[in-house]
Amino acid sequence: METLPQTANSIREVAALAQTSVSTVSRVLNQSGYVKAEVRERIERVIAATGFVPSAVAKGLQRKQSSLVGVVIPRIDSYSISAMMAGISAVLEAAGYSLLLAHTDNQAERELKALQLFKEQRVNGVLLLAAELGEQHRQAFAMLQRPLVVLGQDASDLGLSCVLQDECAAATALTQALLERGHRRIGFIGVNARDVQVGGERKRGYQNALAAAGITPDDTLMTAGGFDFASAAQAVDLLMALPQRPTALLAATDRLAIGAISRLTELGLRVPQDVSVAGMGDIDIAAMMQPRLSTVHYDYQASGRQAAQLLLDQLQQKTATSSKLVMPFTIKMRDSARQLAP
Amino acid sequence: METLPQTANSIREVAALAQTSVSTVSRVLNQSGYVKAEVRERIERVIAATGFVPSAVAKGLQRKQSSLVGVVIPRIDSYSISAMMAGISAVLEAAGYSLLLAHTDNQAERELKALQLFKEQRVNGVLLLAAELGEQHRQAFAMLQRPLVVLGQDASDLGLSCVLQDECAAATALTQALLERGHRRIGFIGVNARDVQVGGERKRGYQNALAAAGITPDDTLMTAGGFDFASAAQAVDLLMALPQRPTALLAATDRLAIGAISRLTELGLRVPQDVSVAGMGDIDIAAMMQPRLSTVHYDYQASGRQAAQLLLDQLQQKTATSSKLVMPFTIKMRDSARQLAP
DNA sequence: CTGAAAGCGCTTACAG
DNA sequence: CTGAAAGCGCTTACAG
Repeated sequence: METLPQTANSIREVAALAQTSVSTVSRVLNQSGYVKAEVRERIERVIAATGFVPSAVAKGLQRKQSSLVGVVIPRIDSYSISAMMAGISAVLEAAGYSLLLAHTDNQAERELKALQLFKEQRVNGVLLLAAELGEQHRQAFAMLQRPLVVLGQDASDLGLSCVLQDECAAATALTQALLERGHRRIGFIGVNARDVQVGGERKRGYQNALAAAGITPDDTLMTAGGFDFASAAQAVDLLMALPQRPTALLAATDRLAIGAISRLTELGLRVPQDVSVAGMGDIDIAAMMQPRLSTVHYDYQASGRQAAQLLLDQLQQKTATSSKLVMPFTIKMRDSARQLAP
Repeated sequence: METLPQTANSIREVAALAQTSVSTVSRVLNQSGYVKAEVRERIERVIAATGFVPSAVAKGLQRKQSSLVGVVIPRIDSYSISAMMAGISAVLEAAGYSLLLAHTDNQAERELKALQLFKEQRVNGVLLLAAELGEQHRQAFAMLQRPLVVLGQDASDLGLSCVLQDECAAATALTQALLERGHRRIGFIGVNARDVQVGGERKRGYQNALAAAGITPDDTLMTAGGFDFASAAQAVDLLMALPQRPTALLAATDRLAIGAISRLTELGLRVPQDVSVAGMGDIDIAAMMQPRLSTVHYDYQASGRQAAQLLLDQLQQKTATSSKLVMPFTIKMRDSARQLAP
């Protein structure tokens, strides 16, 4: 006849209930070493009855293995970032890691604090989805002393593994597609270049395409602002007030393109009849909008998976060298950009 | 003359370097108790020189306080969920908690595993963004033994705190707005009712409005499917093939509404001239689309903040009773729904 | 096959 | 104001 215990909060209590030692309980919990079937059963019965769940905290302290990966994101409510997160979590959770999430709201200061927190929590590795990379980051990385993979920015010069999009080439290809459709005056709605990839590289790609086509660059045709709809509207107002209006607009992101189309519509201009518009990123509704948005497609989820895999490789010591992975892209010309009449 | 130590991995090493005891180092680290200024300075110098970061793992083991909150989400790449996450993380991080994230991809099985993992990690509380709540959940909640707040579903009958939208009233109000514009045959593009809030309540609200207007319900006018664009297209095909076509379509989500508009356009039908369309949720680009989408606005970020606050209250024992918070909504009639000619 | 013991890196009474 | 000691809940050689 057995008494039914309500709960057990430690391996020691389980051992007492099962009339054995903590070592043996630990063995059945970890399936390591041999345990007589009879004893094993007794222990398992106690665990089932008490609903005992071993402490990963104590285990981590001993093994110096937290099974935690820290992920730093500038903001969560962004299409590209949540898509990357989906890829990251799929790979990491499948590998037995849990995600510690830090949201920095684009403040470098909070980014550094997050890294500190991660170190306190003794995470095994860190994934940084970065919008900008500065000198402060270099210092923070040095003190981290853990495998780190950067997603979205080029960190190879810091000796770090990173995964990024082929921004410059993509922007070039997209601009060329516009040029092929007869557009010569193409406005560029960009973002601040402190974000090297989105702000810098996308603009560089646009400029390269123009240069290759023998078009002299016109600075009045290029704006730089934020990622919000208001910035897009402002850019449109600026570009459309130009004495020589652009016939096409290339926005650095799909959101900016959507904001631009909205503003153009308010101004009484039709897309694509009066102005062609293209974005970058191919957010899920880009193909569903009216007009369907021309853009460049990135596989953000795959990028997240790759970054997570790179981190796993480092965690499992499979690789010592840091690698830079540049993801491919696909141009999607849809209805928002049209062929200009000759 | 001092030697410069490279690194310190424990309070004990710091103590040795500063020629004092671990207790004293612990005191300066936690700013608890008095420490002679001279000794404090010595310790602080060692910490700065070694870049020592105390282990939250060891601290947590002792204090039985992990400063971790587990967040379970069905999927990350959804507008409403990432908006809620933004609110959650703002409140929780400000309160000194870190977020442990588990992504379940809508699989109940993974949801339960996540809860188990959270318990292993000894999280202080859990936030569950739920799409469905079943019998398995009830059991998992029982074994959790920690404060838990449910976001997005009604869990008050389980004795749990929850935050949800006023789905039924919102759907009623939106349907009424359509009725006021002269629409009598309104198609409903719904989702599976296992999701009580989005699948059940939104449909119930729609039906209530019709009943109040004295319109006999027509089952052929109501579809139920997934959240994806394909489901929306299918629903449109079905509804537009009806002998008596609806003049307006109410979709349970903005995404479905966008998918519906896309399909209607493919079929050569104009929105809103031929068919009016409304969605629910007011995703960020709803007001930017062409036509601007009529919908109901929820403050998802505020919902996340509220849920986090409710959890904090429980963590700080401020409240013992569980509460059910129903968030307000705003109807946004824009261009995608028009007044029917009399 | 099993148990006693040391130790992971902290905190916290308790003496002094 | 400071230090020795016990203990948080595990794991892991080491004996037996």
